[in-house]
Amino acid sequence: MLTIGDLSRATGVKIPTIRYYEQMGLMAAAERSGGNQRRYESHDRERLSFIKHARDLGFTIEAIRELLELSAHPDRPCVDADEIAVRQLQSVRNKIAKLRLLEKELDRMTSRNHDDQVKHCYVLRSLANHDMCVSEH
Amino acid sequence: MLTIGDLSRATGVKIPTIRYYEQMGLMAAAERSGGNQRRYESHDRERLSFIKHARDLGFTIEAIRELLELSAHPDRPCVDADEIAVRQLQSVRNKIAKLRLLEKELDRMTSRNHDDQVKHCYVLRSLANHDMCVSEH
DNA sequence: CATAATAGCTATAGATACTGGAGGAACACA
DNA sequence: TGTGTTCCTCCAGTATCTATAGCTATTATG
Ligand SMILES: [Zn+2]
Ligand SMILES: [Zn+2]
Ligand SMILES: [Zn+2]
Ligand SMILES: [Zn+2]
Repeated sequence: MLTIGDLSRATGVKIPTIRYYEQMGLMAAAERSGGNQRRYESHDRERLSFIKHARDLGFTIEAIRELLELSAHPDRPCVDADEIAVRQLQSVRNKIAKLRLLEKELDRMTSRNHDDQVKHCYVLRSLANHDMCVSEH
Repeated sequence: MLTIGDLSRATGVKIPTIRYYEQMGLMAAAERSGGNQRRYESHDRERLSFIKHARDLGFTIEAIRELLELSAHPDRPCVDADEIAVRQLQSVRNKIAKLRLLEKELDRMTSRNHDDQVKHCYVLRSLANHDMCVSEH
């Protein structure tokens, strides 16, 4: 039997976050002690570790809900789970592509000499004028 | 004189967002028509374009507030503005680095044959077990 | 001028995924 | 029994919008 604090230390998920996951239905409502405190078992720890790992990889709560639901049916085909992961990979690649464009512009803006006054500042002039940018973003 | 709709079309910023920026103090409270509708001038359009451009580049509202404040003093040195931009560049590079790690793991997870059942699914097994990952994240 | 269509107003709530605090109760240990 | 740590619920706040409801103003047409 684990307290919520034990579970938190075991998984690295903060206590309010565990309660939040319960509220969101990702974790089942825990059993309670006589004094109304949550008590967990090892399968709860495994489930929460799964959730944390997926969150660390950027899956949304909704995606995780689906992945957990799928995990409950070991004999079904896993195409749905694979598709969710592929979508997540695409979303990550999209974000990287967008951030690369931003990096390029910010690098350009900041790579000039800046021993200057506000009225001549290349950073501020670039922000005021998107035409100075080399890409869409 | 521009209505809020004109300003929205001219800058690509949605109407509720313009009102939100006013509430946040990024845009000055607009003058009003007899019937209490907001009326803008071209300097408002320039200011809002600046805000939009900076938001598109990922600057926070707080950073933009500082940049706008700096812009109001043309004769001061611009080191503060440059520093804000450099910090933003670093933040973007940080995000890219983290996303690359996620991309690597997600690519590994999804690059197997998946003609399979849930109980053998490499995606689900990987999510259940961080030891299968090749990096921290 | 009357009416209709379009556009604007405020106030409030929702999305996303948590995080923190107040005020009080329970638990573990000596 | 006392003490210190942990836990409880409820509520508010973070960041940046976005959307709805219910109402009013402006503009265009006949
Ligand atoms: Zn500068
Ligand atoms: Zn630009
Ligand atoms: Zn699979
Ligand atoms: Zn991992």
